[in-house]
Amino acid sequence: MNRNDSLKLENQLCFPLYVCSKEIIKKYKPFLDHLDLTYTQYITMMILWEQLEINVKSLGEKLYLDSGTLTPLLKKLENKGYIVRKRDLKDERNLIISITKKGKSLKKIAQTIPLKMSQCISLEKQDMLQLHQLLSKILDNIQKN
Amino acid sequence: MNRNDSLKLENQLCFPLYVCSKEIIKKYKPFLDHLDLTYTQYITMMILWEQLEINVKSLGEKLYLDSGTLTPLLKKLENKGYIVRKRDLKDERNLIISITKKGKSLKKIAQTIPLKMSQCISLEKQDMLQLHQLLSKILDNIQKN
DNA sequence: TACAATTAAATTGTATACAATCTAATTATA
DNA sequence: TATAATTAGATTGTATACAATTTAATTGTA
Repeated sequence: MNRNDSLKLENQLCFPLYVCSKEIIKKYKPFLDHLDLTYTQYITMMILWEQLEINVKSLGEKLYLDSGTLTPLLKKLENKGYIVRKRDLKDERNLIISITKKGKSLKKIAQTIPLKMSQCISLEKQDMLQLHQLLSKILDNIQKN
Repeated sequence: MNRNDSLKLENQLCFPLYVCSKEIIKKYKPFLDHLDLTYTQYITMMILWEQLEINVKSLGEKLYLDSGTLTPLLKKLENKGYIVRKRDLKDERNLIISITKKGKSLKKIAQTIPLKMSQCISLEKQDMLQLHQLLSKILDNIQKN
């Protein structure tokens, strides 16, 4: 690459990542609207569909989000009746998030979403695998450097 | 993939994209702080370092952002003295953004950023190329489907 | 040429994100 | 054991994002 091209948008790595991420999240919207979930709320529910209960710290580690983002988001999910927030009696610093029956009931509809999204993205299986590998390589590297 | 695993976070494509994008943008911060720019302001300036002048609509098409995001962002860049906003006299609906001398002067420092970032991401040239290809393939596909 | 349709930005409202700080609970240690 | 240090969430402040609506300018057309 010509030295003078280093600042051109098309030569950046982050920009296409940023755009793809945003544009894919927009495509989720019509599906998630049926569940009354935003994308961030959806990935939160994905954790809870797996393990039913988790504290805010562990949730934040899994989602790469901090309490500044999660606190208001979890309050919204509680208002919708999808989760319950309660303090850990063993250590009152911890807030335990647990999924409700109503929250669990969303899972069945949610299970139809990944297929629809993968049709929308329509990448070959081989490309999918490659992309996953590249992204986890990047995530490893930036956490080291 | 087992049908029951379709909702597991690690099996999603969007989630690692979303996380990588966010985590890389965080890594930009210490470099961009020297320029008093956020990441979104930085990619806006990248356009202007190339072409000096552009209206909001074209800018939005290049950045995949709408006026709801750009209007306040551009006002901030104007307050910093990096750009000027003025109406197009030929068609008053258009707002023309032009870079100032102060805005241009940032480019020299900015040119040191891509190298530092690529060291931080530290991906082989071959992997970089592959990732670029995969991401533009995805972007093409989601804009069709 | 009036007026309907279109277009470009701006505005409004909602929902993230995240840095920095604060608060309360727990743990470590002098 | 009193207190310093640490930890987990909550809060505050700033900056995106984006859907939906509004406003003002321009264009198309009956």
